[in-house]
Amino acid sequence: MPHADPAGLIAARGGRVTRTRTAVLAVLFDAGRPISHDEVGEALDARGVSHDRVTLYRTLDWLVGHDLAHKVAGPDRAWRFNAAREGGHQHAHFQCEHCGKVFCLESLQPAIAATLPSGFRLGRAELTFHGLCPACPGAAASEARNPVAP
Amino acid sequence: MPHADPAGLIAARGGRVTRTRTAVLAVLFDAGRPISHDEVGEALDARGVSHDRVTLYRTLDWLVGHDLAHKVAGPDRAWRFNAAREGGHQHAHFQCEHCGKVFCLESLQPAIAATLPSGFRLGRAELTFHGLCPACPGAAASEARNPVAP
DNA sequence: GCGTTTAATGCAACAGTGTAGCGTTAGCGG
DNA sequence: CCGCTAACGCTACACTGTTGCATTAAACGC
Ligand SMILES: [Mn+2]
Ligand SMILES: [Mn+2]
Ligand SMILES: [Zn+2]
Ligand SMILES: [Zn+2]
Repeated sequence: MPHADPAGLIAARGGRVTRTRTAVLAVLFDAGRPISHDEVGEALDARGVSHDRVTLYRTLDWLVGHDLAHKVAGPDRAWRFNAAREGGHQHAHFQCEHCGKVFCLESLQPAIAATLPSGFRLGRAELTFHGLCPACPGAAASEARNPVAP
Repeated sequence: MPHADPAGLIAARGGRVTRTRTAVLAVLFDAGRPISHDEVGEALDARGVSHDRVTLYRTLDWLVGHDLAHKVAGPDRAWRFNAAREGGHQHAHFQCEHCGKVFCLESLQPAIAATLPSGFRLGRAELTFHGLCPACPGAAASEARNPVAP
């Protein structure tokens, strides 16, 4: 989504259009995949934008709270943030065991058939694949398809 | 699994049978669900066993590394540890959004049909349900069944 | 443009989780 | 019982994220 308008989106949610906020959202749009707080900071450096740690955390939280971004857990217990797409956040994710990158599998439409034990009330399901991403080397090349046991 | 023999299992893996190690494994067996490092520490207190933080971390790692326990991510980016059952660790998990407890859904046999995009090599799939556990109160009572969109 | 309001920022201090080094203790094999 | 060394316990540290509070600056009405 290269031509999104960060400032406009932020203003539309009633937030103040600040340099950090627009820059962070622009970074998320450009990243194309969920990136960590730290990666956002580096991208801000490259754009010559200040990046106080706390402000950055708060900015990312604000974006998530206003549906402009979503966050997904990474393999190293650090959140990854991604610019929100239309239609919520209904897709699986992939975590690379080698480089730690996280990818949204938006094209993937997995079918999960399951019935929870009695008493458990379902909010949402989260499906995460672990393995090696296209950019990483590695021996086991199981590009296997269904079915997959969790 | 109330009658497992921690000491025997530890010895069988070639590890030294220490007080901490056997106590930790016994705690995991008794817990019945994946518990955090901190919860293990509390349980050790109740049994009058020392629980140096670092030793506890290393003990848990050792148990995981020798297939006597497995760890699963919690909602608060702290690992939860569970005594390992036979047949690896092929099941989904449930995270309660209210109390933070994690449950293994061993009885659940979800079928996931999916084909990863080209270049991604699959290691394993991880299916996690989020919602409210039987012990927690809450409004939304969707004990819904399949299909579920992640 | 110029004040006023207050959302957002920047800084310091802190909490929680997990790791690295290293000297000491104790499990186990002889 | 002895000796070897795995495991322990302690200190110090890294990383992720939060809280409090004084300061700055975005928005708005004039
Ligand atoms: Mn996503
Ligand atoms: Mn499990
Ligand atoms: Zn990779
Ligand atoms: Zn609960």
